[in-house]
Amino acid sequence: MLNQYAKMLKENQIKVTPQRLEILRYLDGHHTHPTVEDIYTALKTKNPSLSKTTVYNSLEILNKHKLIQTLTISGSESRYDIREDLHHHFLCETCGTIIDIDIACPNIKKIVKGGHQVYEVHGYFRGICKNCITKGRSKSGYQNIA
Amino acid sequence: MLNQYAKMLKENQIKVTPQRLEILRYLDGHHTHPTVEDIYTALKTKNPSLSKTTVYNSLEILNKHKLIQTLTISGSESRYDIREDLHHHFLCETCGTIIDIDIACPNIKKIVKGGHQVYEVHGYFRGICKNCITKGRSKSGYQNIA
DNA sequence: CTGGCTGCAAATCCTTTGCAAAGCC
DNA sequence: GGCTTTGCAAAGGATTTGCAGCCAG
Repeated sequence: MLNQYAKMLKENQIKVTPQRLEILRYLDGHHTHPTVEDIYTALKTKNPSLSKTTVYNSLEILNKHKLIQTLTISGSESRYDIREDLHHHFLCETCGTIIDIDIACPNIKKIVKGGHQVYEVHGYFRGICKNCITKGRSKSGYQNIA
Repeated sequence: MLNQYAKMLKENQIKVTPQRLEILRYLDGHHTHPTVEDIYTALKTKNPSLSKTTVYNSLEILNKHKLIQTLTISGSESRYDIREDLHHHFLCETCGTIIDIDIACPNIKKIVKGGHQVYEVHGYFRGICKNCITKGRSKSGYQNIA
């Protein structure tokens, strides 16, 4: 019997390889929007011969088939997220954490004017997360100077 | 009398320099989501001694003061947008153009659950723009294989 | 004078590419 | 066998850093 990850791959006509399975498993187990480095380092332990190129390749093909989502929210590194159900992202400007936001955006696609065909809607929010508010941390950067 | 760009800078306690003024003026005159390269090349003509470092520095400080918005929508280069009124962005997957989308998102901030404090809402849409639909161009990538 | 700004060059960091070896149908 | 994937090394490209000179207050 196929495990769920192999099934995901087969359904998308992506060849099943141990590396791809491990990456999917990792993303499914770590909803922390990891970077390539995070994934690479973590899986390198189990499989020392793993190459970063393979991580890039795998993420690219998974992304193209929309099994995962690529985030370029903050900083220079891309971050990745398995696509269970579509959701949005909140970046805390204080602690840098990216938090999943579940909001139904009914009919938002129809609201986009101009006759464009919308395939994907991604809401991107910035602010201060609950945790940092509680701890009384303030926002970094220049925003408070004014 | 101060020109509008000098005024914007002063109001944010950013020192007024010719380079910063030119960058603001450029962004205000070119709502095409230019890259650093675009800005640098354009302004280099007028001011041959301009350095790309200065463009980076200026954009960073303008961004921190929220006078401009940094977009990381597509590809590896950042793109920049002056903040007149807040709007959203649509990336055409066929021609790569980034199109401004004006949508009022009433109460969206309140919809974000979990007690986070939301400062910014940025909608990010992907699809095929009207122009490409008309011309019958199709989307690139693997998305159509499945 | 003093601190910040500029601009050149070098360094750094993320990502992509080239290619040979290995694996699978 | 032929085609895809892997993984190493090198290349590429965007951004950052170090630092000397410059400018404004």
